[in-house]
Amino acid sequence: MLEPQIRVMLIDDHPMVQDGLIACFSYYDDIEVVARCNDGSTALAEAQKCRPDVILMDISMPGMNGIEATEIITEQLKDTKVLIFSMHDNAEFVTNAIQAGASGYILKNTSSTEVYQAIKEIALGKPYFSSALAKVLATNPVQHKNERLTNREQVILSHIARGKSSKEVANILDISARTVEAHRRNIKAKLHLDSLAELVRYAVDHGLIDMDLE
Amino acid sequence: MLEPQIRVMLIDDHPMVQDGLIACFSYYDDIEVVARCNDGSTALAEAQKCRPDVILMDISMPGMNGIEATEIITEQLKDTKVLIFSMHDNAEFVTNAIQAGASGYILKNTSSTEVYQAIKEIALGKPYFSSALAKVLATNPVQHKNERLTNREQVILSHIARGKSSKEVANILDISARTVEAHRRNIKAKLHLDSLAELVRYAVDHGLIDMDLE
DNA sequence: AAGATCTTACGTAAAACCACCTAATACGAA
DNA sequence: TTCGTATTAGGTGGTTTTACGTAAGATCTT
Repeated sequence: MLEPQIRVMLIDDHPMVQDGLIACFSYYDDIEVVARCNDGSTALAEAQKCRPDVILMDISMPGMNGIEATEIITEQLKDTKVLIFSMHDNAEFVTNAIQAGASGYILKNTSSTEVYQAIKEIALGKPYFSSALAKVLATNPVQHKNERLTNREQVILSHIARGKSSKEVANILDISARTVEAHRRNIKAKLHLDSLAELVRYAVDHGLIDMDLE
Repeated sequence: MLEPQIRVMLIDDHPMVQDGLIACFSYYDDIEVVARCNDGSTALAEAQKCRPDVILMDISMPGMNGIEATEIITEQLKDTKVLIFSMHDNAEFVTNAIQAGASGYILKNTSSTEVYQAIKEIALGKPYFSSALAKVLATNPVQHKNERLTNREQVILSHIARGKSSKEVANILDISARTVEAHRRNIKAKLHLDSLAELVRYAVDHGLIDMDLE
């Protein structure tokens, strides 16, 4: 039969995952893998060349991550849809992906058939999200705009997550320790986190730490 | 040709990775995949039944992790070799894997052909380690024995990194809060870390917090 | 059997953090 | 201009962590 093929591009830093996807797609006539990439930055150039219909995009990759790459690609290539293919089921990751312009989000521990289904839906211009995400998004409601951290709060949090005490942060930033404590409180309130440990994990998960060397 | 087949078992919680491995192995006559598992605990029973020659084992999985599973399997099945297949290139992970009885350690971002090579070597009773690991192991010297955490310390640390206070951990484990504090001090001394934040980051980096559900 | 390590636990006092509260200044948006 | 938010800062008081100690029983190693 002569179905129009969906031209798919894979961006994932694990060759084995790519191989798995390709093996999965080989069963279907209507999907053609036109490009493979291992990181976000080379993916940009490659996507410009290939103009795929759908990009299967990993998030955590060396160099430019999948969210950033999605942001740029969806801006530049209006006809290319991005389907995030990640192992992270954070509500933040999903909302970030949506804001970056992704058309869908599936988890890596879903079955091959669901990946195929998702690509078909995405290619038709519909959104697609793993059913497993529904629960996460339901219990962990989408973060409101006013719940995002300000620049100052991010700076404070990055120091805290690096192990600095409130007093130390105060010295570094040349402000009062009480101010740092106030920021700390606001950050925890905004993020609905109780403990320092959760703050640190938030900082790690959201890239507030691995900035430079350290 | 009639080469003796290597009976391989896959343990990985990402179906797509498994599919990729199977697709990869389909090119080779001398490898047969006899079992697939998604987590450590069911893998134990399955390995008992199948008695595979080589087990390709992921580390981070829901429930029992790959290191623990390796420890038990290599103890029970003397003829079964375990090849760790992980995305973590920490020196600690590698040394832990070796101590748990693993015969090799390859990274998930290595090529299909290298996975095949590794399995062949392992099946012959030789060790195999990703060349990419050599650099890590060289620059990041192996941690001394007295600097590694005991089981109990790992449990304590995982709770702490999840945001529990010493008192809460004490209640959970049904021990005195003073004991938890003592462990906490010992952990920090062993790892040369000063702050709670650094403890949390250590826990995150070393997979003591199973990201999965929570 | 002897020694090392692990796990358990307590005392005390300083330091840090937390949870309430209030509030001034600045700056951009409605 | 008024309103909201960001950033700054202080008071008070309670909880938690930390840094010193010490030490007994269990378990593993040699």
